[in-house]
Amino acid sequence: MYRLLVADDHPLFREAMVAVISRGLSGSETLEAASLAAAIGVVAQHDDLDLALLDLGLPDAEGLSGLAQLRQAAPWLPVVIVSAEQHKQTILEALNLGAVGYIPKSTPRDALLAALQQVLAGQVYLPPDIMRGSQPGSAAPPPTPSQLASLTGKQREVLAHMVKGESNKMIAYRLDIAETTVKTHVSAILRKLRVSSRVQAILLASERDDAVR
Amino acid sequence: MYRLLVADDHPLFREAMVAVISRGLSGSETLEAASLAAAIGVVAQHDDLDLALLDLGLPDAEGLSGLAQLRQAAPWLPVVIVSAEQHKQTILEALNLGAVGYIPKSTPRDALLAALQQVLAGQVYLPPDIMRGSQPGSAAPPPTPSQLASLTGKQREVLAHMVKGESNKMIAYRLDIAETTVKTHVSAILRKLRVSSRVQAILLASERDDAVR
DNA sequence: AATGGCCTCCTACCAAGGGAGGAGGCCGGC
DNA sequence: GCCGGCCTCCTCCCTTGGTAGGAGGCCATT
Repeated sequence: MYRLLVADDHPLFREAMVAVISRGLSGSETLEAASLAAAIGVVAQHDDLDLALLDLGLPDAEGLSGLAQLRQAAPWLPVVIVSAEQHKQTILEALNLGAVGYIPKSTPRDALLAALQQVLAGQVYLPPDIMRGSQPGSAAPPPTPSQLASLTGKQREVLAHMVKGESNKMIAYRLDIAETTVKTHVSAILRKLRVSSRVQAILLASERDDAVR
Repeated sequence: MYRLLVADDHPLFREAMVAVISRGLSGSETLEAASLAAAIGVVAQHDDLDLALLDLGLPDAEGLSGLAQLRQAAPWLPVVIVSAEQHKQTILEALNLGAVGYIPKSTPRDALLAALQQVLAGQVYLPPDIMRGSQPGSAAPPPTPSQLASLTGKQREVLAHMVKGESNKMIAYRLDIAETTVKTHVSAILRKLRVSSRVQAILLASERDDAVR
């Protein structure tokens, strides 16, 4: 009926998930991947998948960057995040990155099944608690507190120029360093901020540019 | 010797300019145009022109859009901007649009002549003060009041996704159109917003995203 | 003295962004 | 009807962005 991909590094959890699916969505086929790289490999060869279940915390994908990479590799593939984490901010960012749902690992089996059916039907599934809380923007727990703090001095400096809309070449000129060096810094920034493009880094940074100024 | 086009809506100024040219560049021929439309008509029929002097503030051309149109109509034709304005930002944008020089109307006759000879020789002429001022980025005037309003529906839609940090590919997926179409829209957006990169467009739009939401 | 972090720079390579130009379909105003 | 704006899509081409990996210099801690 459906073709699903389960990407999780815990074999046990994968098994459980597959069991739930095979029992609840009879006739469905499941593929498995123990790493992000494997998952990307799978989706590259199977363009007929209906849904991917992606665990946050894969060894080769730090958090949401895995989602970004997977979505990049296969924009046509709906992805549901399956995670132990439940921070509101993480969930919102996942949606922002194109996830069609977010399923906490603590979800009971029947609710999990319902959630899967919901996203397979084209809906978005979110844990009930996140939907009832206050507005996404308001009174949110310090969303991205520490990632900016982990940047080194030069990296912060480069980021400040990025936020002004400057190209790598311009930044190099302004800071009087080589463009390749700027690229090095930019790559480091993207990695630390766990995003996959300059634009996302800029948006993240300018949301709370307090840290940059 | 040279064939020049003087596009300015003030007859008096045109005359003065023509006088300077005929005296300083003996043997040169000058054509005149009192509007952008006329200028475009002239260049369409004279493909042997060496240079166009374009006034900003022509009645049928709002500022730099006149330059854009003229350059579009005749990309082979070098254009020097002649303007009363001297805002640094305007000058930079003019160069960005392909102008080969920028001559303030306040320029004394001999300097003006020197400037013309300079651009006819293939050089770029800029008012001396601009070259020495502080960084281009600083103290920029709030340039964009209503450009967002000039965007079409789909363009606004695409921009809204850009602002969320999505790539062209993702936007194409979301809007269910081809990536090339997205690129077309993005190009149009950049042109209308008078910026030269996606990041700048995003920053501009999200400054006052009131227009996008 | 050695280690490790940071900054610098490089090559090489691949993906994404953006411009130019052309083309067809749709729709609304003249 | 025709024309112009908008949306769609394409090809070709170049620039920019980003990753990978290696390398040398500086400096503080150990």
